Formats: sequence, structure tokens, C-alpha cells
Amino acid sequence: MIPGHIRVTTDCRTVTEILSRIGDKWSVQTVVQLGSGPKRFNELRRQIDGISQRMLTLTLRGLERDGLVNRTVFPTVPPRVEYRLTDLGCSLLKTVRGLAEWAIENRPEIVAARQRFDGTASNGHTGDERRSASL
Amino acid sequence: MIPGHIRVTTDCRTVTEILSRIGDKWSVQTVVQLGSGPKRFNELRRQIDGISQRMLTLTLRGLERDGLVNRTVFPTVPPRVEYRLTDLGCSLLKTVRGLAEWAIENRPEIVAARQRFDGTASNGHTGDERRSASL
DNA sequence: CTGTATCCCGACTGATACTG
DNA sequence: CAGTATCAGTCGGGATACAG
Repeated sequence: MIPGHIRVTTDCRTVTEILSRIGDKWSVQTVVQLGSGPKRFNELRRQIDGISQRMLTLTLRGLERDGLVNRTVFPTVPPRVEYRLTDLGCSLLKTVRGLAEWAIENRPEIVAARQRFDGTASNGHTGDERRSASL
Repeated sequence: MIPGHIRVTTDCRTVTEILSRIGDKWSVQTVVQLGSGPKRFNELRRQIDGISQRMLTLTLRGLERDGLVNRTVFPTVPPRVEYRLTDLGCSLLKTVRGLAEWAIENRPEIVAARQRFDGTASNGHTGDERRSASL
């Protein structure tokens, strides 16, 4: 159906694992924010909007652990910590941008599909569809 | 730093939303499996490996709701239900393949970064790193 | 064969308070 | 400023049993 398809049994896992890594609530937003240059902790905190201090810390730790972000501490007082994308992080950002384009381009269609699905009571299954179009 | 970057405040959300959609534990695997052609329920169930009946149902419902998968019931006995990717689903698959290539190409580097991170006790923070290389 | 309905547990996440 | 610690609530997801 589609040419050059991936070795499903092996590579699917890899993709799923990567998605588990970046597919959480905050990683992508964080990476994208860092895409416009190095940022400090509270700078990120303000720009990411809904994120809690705790989750920003955890997200940055995770990204750092995976070599996507560098953490630099300047031993001044008050302490200054800078986060910046590594080369690996930058390459991920480029890839994510591909997904971003798809998302932006196809969101209307997805929203429409949802409304269609949620609207018709004749879906075959008995009903009570929750989640009224959170996208 | 990186040219042509996306409008962070607006589009990030869209990407995050899409990631919430496909970033769950089973959606990508399901989509990729369906990439090689229409499949029946238990056929998918066998090929996806760890998935439970419940989660396959929920995943397929979600994909159907978002217009990524078509569900066709043949009113025979025993019932036969076929799932296939829509055009939208196919286009998503192509995009995901980009991510897949990145994942496959960079997994070694990520794994290495993790070992480095987990190995050094001199990370600055006090310690007790959980998740010993699940990737 | 293709689902639906419950129960239940652990993980994720937010809120809040405290520290160097 | 840049975190860490703790507690509590929500939710994803597995196991199991049942149904058309």
C-alpha cells in the first residue's frame, strides 16, 4: 500500500519509545521554546504557560538525560541556569517541525471528523461518547 | 538559531494536541500495522503483541473518531469487522515515518546519553535516578 | 469473532510548602 | 533564582467477566 514501509515488529517499538519520550504533555513545547535560543528556568516557565515548576523541572531533566538539552549552571548568586538544545535536540526539533506542519494542515479535518463522529448517534455502538472535541 | 521556526504560542498547542492523539501507547503501532493494508480486529490484536482487547478497541475508536481509520462491519455471522486507514491516516503514516527515521537513526545516541547521565553521580542534583534505560 | 462493562492499581501531574 | 519534598487527585491501562 505504501512503499518502503518500516520493519513493523522492530522499528515500531523504537518509534513508540521516542513518542513516549516526546509525546508527554510538555516536552515538545519545551523543545520548541528552546529552539529559539537558550533560556533560563523561569524564562521557560513563563513562556510555556500552563506548566508547573515541578513539571518543568522533570521535563528538563528528562530531556537532559536523553541528551537533547544541555544544562549549564553559572555559579553566581543568585544562581543562573541556562538550558539550550544540543545538536541532537536541534535535529529532533527539525523532525518535530514536520509533524507540526502535518498537524497544522490537518487539524481542521480532524476536528471535522470528530464532530461528525460525535454527532451521529448511528455509530453502531451504543453511545455515550465522552470528550466533546477537546482538540 | 533555526530558520523558519513555528509560531510557538499558537502552533505548539496544535502539535501537542496531535501528539496527545498519536503519542499514546498504541496508536502509532496500530496505524503502522494498518499501513500494510486493511486488517480485522483479532488480526491486529495478534500483530500488535502486548495490546489488550480493551485498549485495541479504545485505540481504534479514537482513531476512527479522528478520521484516521475507517471501520467497516460486514453483517455476517460470525461478525467480520475491517479496519483500514483513511487518506488522512495514510498521510499521518507518512509523517510518522519521518519521525521513525529520526528515532531509528538517533536511538543509539539517546541510549548513550542516558547511560552517561545515569552513570555520573556528579549531576549536580542529589540523586536517585529512576528508570534505568527503558529505551 | 467482536466487542462492552467493571474493578483496580500504579503512574503522571498539579498544588503547596520548604531550601540553598 | 532555581530548584526539592510531599501529598492528593486523576487517569491510563491491564485483568477479568459477560454479551450480541
